[in-house]
Amino acid sequence: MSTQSAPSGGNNFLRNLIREQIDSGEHQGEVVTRFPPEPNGYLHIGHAKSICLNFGLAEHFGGRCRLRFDDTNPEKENQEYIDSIQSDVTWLGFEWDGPVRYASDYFDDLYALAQQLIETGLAYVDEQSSEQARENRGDWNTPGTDSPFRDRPPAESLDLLARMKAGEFDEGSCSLRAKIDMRAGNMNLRDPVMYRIRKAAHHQTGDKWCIYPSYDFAHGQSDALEGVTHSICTLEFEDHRPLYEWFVANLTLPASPRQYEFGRLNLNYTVTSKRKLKLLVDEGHVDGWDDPRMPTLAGIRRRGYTPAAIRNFCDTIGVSRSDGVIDAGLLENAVRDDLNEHAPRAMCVLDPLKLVITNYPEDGVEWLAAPGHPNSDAFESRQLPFTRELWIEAEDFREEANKKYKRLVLGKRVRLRNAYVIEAEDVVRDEAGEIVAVHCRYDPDTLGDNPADGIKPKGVIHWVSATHGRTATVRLYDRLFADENPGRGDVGEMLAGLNPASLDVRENCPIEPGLASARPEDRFQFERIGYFVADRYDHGPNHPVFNRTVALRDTWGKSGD
RNA sequence: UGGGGCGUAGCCAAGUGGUAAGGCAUCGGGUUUUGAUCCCGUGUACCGCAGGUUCGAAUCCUGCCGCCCCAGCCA
Repeated sequence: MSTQSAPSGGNNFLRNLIREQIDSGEHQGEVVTRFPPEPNGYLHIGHAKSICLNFGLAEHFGGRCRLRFDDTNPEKENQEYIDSIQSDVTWLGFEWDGPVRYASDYFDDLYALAQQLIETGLAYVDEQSSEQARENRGDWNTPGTDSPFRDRPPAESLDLLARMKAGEFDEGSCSLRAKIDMRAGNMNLRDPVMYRIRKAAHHQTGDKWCIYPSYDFAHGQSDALEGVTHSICTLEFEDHRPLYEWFVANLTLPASPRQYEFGRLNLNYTVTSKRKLKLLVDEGHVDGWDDPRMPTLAGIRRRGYTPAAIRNFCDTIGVSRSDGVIDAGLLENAVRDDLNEHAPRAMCVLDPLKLVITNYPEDGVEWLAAPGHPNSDAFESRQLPFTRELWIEAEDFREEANKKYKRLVLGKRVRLRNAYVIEAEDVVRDEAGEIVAVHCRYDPDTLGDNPADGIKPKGVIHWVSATHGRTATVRLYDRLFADENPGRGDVGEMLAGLNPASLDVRENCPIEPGLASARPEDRFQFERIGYFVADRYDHGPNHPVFNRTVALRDTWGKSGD
């Protein structure tokens, strides 16, 4: 794992605002934030932005950031998600303050707060069905109408709530609602539901409850009970803020947290909707939540991305209240930057073509030293076996080519990376006329030197010994979606946008021998190809498996040849 | 047609009355045993539009346009 820490980053509206608050003594200068995922899916790259923001703000101002599961909907949540979320946050390099928390830790407190609100005449048990309630809520152009149960005596609501809790009523038969304003322009204020009946076991509280608090009632109060000062969420919760504030104002609470919103991350060529990601998994379009093509943190990790790259990425894109779409290339750039600096170099051939050095002894072997990194001597150098027969990349040879082609051409010279200069002299074909080998001669005086005639070969190609190399399975991943905006429409549109070439598995790719001893999650740059990671699960010494994280930047490929 | 937001170069994004940061992308050039990296250079941004206030406005006011979110007993 990279040890590079994310840069401190630039300013954003939240940093400025908190700075001002600290100057004016608000919250006694304290900054307490929280990352509040619902454990109903795996974390994705969008969550990384929120994580970096919440933990980053706390870190920047010497505050604290907690991890709190927003677990108020047991039917969609489970332990697997809880485990994965904790592991992802930890992997990103953040440490939450104190124990892992759950909104369900406060179910007793929340229940008492609900009773308090009933007693002050600000909440009531509504016996309308959800359908009736929906009809009476009205719409944007029609004010809602009060529930017939709206003005029932507190004692009656108190009793009914107790019986809801005791399991006396069916799901959907009644709910506890805050008494605010059925004619409010903001729909969230039209007597929002605080408790609904769900006869489902909860992953944390088991069968203790059959009524569960809604997000709006649970979230802000959990913040208050925990002493959170800055409750940061995404823009779509903006019109929940008046409700958030209404609860804080009308309840007796130990603190007055405030909500702030920022624009969620949108990345092109991908989807960041938990529902859609879950569908990709459930329908088998990918091999699980941690498929290296998934934008989940687990997937991105398996793809070979580093925590530092993700943190740098989040830092680069900034935080604001406008909703934009970030180019996926920026994320790719972030890993390239990190891996270029931290990944040792190695050689691997994806599409092997035999190269025979006719003037090299039949069983000759030389172990050539090659640097681990071209721009840093902090990397251990490696030994490469050089032999008469080598594998080179099929696309690195042409019988003839124009001047722009800088690789091996018949009658021309090229440098073998970390080794000698060779000149191609002949080609061997099979019955079908396909080239099966290239014959060449090498210049023994060119190890670390230019040819005696002073003419430097224009190109350099990579290679692996055909007799001493090992082989590996190499998985070439590309973007999961070919469609730039696969999340725009319905599920059908999303599936239509899948990239059919998102995975290209190459078996038996020659690799330099040292690569076989890589450990899972070791990262490398396969020179001239891209960055690769030994698969976290499938890689082993007897069966090396590498995943392509991202290809090298290729300015030549763009302009063609 | 209700409520809430957002609009600064191709993409992000600073900037809150004094005359437009930065990053990425792009396009040039240099170095290079990775067509990588690295280095240097490269942008006339009608600051959404139209008015107004002011000596002076991206920043204040008015009107308009465009885009996003909200009618779950989901979060």
